[in-house]
Amino acid sequence: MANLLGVTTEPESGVRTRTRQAIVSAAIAEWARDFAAPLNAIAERADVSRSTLHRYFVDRQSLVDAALREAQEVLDNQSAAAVSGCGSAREELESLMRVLVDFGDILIFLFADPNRFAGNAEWIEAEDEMLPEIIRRAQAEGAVADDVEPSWVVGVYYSICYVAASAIAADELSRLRSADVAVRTFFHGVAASPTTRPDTH
Amino acid sequence: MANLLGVTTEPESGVRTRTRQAIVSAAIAEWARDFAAPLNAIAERADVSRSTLHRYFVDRQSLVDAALREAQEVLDNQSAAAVSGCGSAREELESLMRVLVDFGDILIFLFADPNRFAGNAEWIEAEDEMLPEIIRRAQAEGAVADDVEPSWVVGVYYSICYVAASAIAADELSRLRSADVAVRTFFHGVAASPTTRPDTH
DNA sequence: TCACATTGACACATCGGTGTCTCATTTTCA
DNA sequence: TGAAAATGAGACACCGATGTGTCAATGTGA
Repeated sequence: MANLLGVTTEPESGVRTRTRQAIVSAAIAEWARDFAAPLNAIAERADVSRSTLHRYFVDRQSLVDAALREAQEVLDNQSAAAVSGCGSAREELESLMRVLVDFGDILIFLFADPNRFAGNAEWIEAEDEMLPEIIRRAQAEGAVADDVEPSWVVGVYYSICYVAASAIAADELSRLRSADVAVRTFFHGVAASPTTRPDTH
Repeated sequence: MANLLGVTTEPESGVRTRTRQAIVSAAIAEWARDFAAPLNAIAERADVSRSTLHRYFVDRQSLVDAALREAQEVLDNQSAAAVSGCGSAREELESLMRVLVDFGDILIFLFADPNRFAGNAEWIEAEDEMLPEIIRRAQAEGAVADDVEPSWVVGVYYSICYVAASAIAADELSRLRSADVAVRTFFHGVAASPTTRPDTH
């Protein structure tokens, strides 16, 4: 792990990297269900002993930080990819929502409890920066009502993603159907359409 | 507390009743914020010692049960009152939503975590019975789209109430504004209205 | 094959929350 | 005012989760 100069390197593969990744993934999945889950449960899910877990993460907090960083990175990358190549803010909102619904575990882990990561240095408001910006553009485009507070729109946006992810996790709706109905509900609510809406382009 | 026959009575007022009520209310409020909050925090919020709390509730579970029962009872009563006297399912949904938003603490306590009370004997699906029934009628009326799964509508309904209650708790929106925008969003989403909607009766 | 890295299985101390108990003090009410 | 009820303060044992350490077994790569 350290060369002759004592500089630690970061190999992309290798035993340690794989083990570490397994633990972080297990933490996200387990804590998405129940943030109070003990390290025991995470070690079990990652198929390692609690000893090994403690070798990689000295204490619970450092694993929380790592999981938070990982979850944000995955979501950031996926979000950026989803948004790129869209022709309008309306399209960006839809594309982004489909990604968020698809990564439900991470979404739930990150946003289930608003003050779960309050005061955590790792916490980045990257998405909370990007989303309001898209929404403002969508309002300028006329795709989103401009007489509604952006903070409200953000809340509803995440909330609907959350419900959709939960519906998938509970096997109530398929992934595709869940994403479709989520997008529809976000823009048009649950009211019956007075006419066939042709604006789904 | 017990008459000559040894039959325990349930006084509407009295020291014990007041103390008990204070503890249960504190539990709902505290656990709405964080369900892992220790009994310590509840006792403090209720302005009693932990000794007293344990005199009223032998263990944590019995306090959880009492809080759950109380929360459901309040919400049931308020919901029934809200729904009565409505002319249509559409009105019932709106009236009920305004109540739920207004009792945000209780709503959050009850529905923040889907499996918080899983397996609890006290848990009643009273609301989960009433709401789908109203929604089915709303679909029959044409006020809610009938090509959307009722389970999805229920999820979105609670979710939007939850966001509205959170917005109030975070001082982002006023109680009135929050309820208004919640109702609007539930039925029509966040898209700009193509025409002025006259269907708010 | 051999040296080293990695791991699992324990043992152990620690810590915070829980539940029980006692006793002195305060409050309530007849 | 006086007895009973209610409370607060604290001591105590208990338990599960956490964090540290050791040691033997297994895996890995030169």
